[in-house]
Formats: sequence, C-alpha cells, structure tokens
Amino acid sequence: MAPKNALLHGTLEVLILKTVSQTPRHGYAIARLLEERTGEAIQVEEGSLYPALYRMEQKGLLASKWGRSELDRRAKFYGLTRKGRARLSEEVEAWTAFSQAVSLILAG
Amino acid sequence: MAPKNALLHGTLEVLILKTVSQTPRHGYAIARLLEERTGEAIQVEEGSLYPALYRMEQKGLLASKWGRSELDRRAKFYGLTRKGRARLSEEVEAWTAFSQAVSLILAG
DNA sequence: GGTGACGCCTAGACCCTCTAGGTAACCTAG
DNA sequence: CTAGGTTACCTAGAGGGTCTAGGCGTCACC
Repeated sequence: MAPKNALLHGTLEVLILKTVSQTPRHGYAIARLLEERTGEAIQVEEGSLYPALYRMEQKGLLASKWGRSELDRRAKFYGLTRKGRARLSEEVEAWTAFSQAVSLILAG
Repeated sequence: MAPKNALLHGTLEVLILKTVSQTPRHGYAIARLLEERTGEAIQVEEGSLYPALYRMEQKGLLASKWGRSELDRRAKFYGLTRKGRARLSEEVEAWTAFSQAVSLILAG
C-alpha cells in the first residue's frame, strides 16, 4: 500500500530536531507534541519515530538519557548535541528554500 | 550516500502534475522548467523523473504522445487526464496543509 | 571527428516510512 | 480480579520513491 504520509519523508528529522531543541523530550512525547500542535496534520508512526531517533543518535545529532516521564514512567529523553543544533539550522534553511520553491510552482 | 534531495520525496508527483497542467510538456522540458523557475532550488534527476512519469501514466494520471520538441527533436509529451487533474488539486491541498504544519513547528 | 546539448530509458543501490507485531508497567471499570 | 486502555519502548520486513551510473540515438558546432 502507498505510504500514508509520503510527504513526511525526509522531513521527520528536522521536526524532531526542532522539537527537542528547547528542552529534552522522550520519544512518545515528541510524537504527541507534533500531532497536537498541528491538529493531526502531522502524524508520526512509532515505526518511523524510534528508528529515526536511533539513527540520529548514531549520527551524533541527539544524545539520550533514561529518566522518568511526566507520569513517572520509564522513558528515554533525547536532547540536541552541538552537532544536532548546527544541523537543525541547516535543515530549517533547506526546508524553507525548498517549500518556497514548491509553493512558487504550485501557485504558478 | 545520502540522497541529494531527500525533501523531494513524495513531492515530485504534484510538481509534475502542476507543470503539465497548463499545456502538455515533454520530460526533459519539465525538468528544465522546474529548475529554472526555482533557481535550481528544485533539481530533478533524470533517474527520478522518467520512472515517475512512467508510474504516473500507469496510474492513469498522465497521457503521453510522441511529438517534436521546440528544437524539432523526437520527444514524448505528457498531458493531464481527468483523473490527473483531480489528483492535482488533492495533492496541492495535501501539500499546503502539510507545509503549513511543518512551518508551524519550525517557527515555534 | 570529437564534444556537448538534447531527449529518452533502465537496473540496482539506497534510504526512509509503515505495517504489524512484541514487551512491560500502570490504571480504571466492572 | 481481570480485561482493556494508556503510556512507553523496540524490531523485522515490506514497500515505495529517489539517485547513481550507466546506455542509446540525434543534432550542431568547431
């Protein structure tokens, strides 16, 4: 079947980086936050989220630490590394340029 | 190696639909037009373009006809089918909603 | 006659998302 | 007490789209 959210491809990373840029968050909270803030316009499946977090930690963009969630459950918190912060601004810039380009075409 | 243009994923289809919506165009012209109009912000590789055109014709979104390019070369022109036109407006809407959602997050 | 632009095509690699499972702790309803 | 829902994490494999790196043929120009 066609992916539910083909547009998310390649965008999830910058969304995650942004979400943890203010304060460290755990995976489940990242997904909930993205969905709530966008009124479900962005939906992150767990099968996409956790592999993405793992990849990003491997790449040195995120650092994780086990802790306790708001509901006092065991949860893994991710924060930005210096490299992650640099990547965030790069990707924000890239996305801005790209989305403006697409808008330009679609408005034509 | 990481894809040069990860963001393009899932967006190429709507860009193609839009590009041929005013007048039929051939593949090479579609790529050139997208690049020129966006100042190279969007770059379409031929290895992405031709398979995409093929898929879209299989799906009944495009119809093709061999003809002659502006330079009088043999070229395959693609036009929108009724189904393609319907898909275009659906995908424009989907992209608009998605990009606004991403902008909302990145602006936070 | 070689080079570059035009114009089309393809196989396979690669990467990311999604499906569809699983685990475990906790809470509430009945 | 037990069934079901929520919180929270993880994974294997399927699926789909883009890119790399080739190939083909025509034409214009030097």
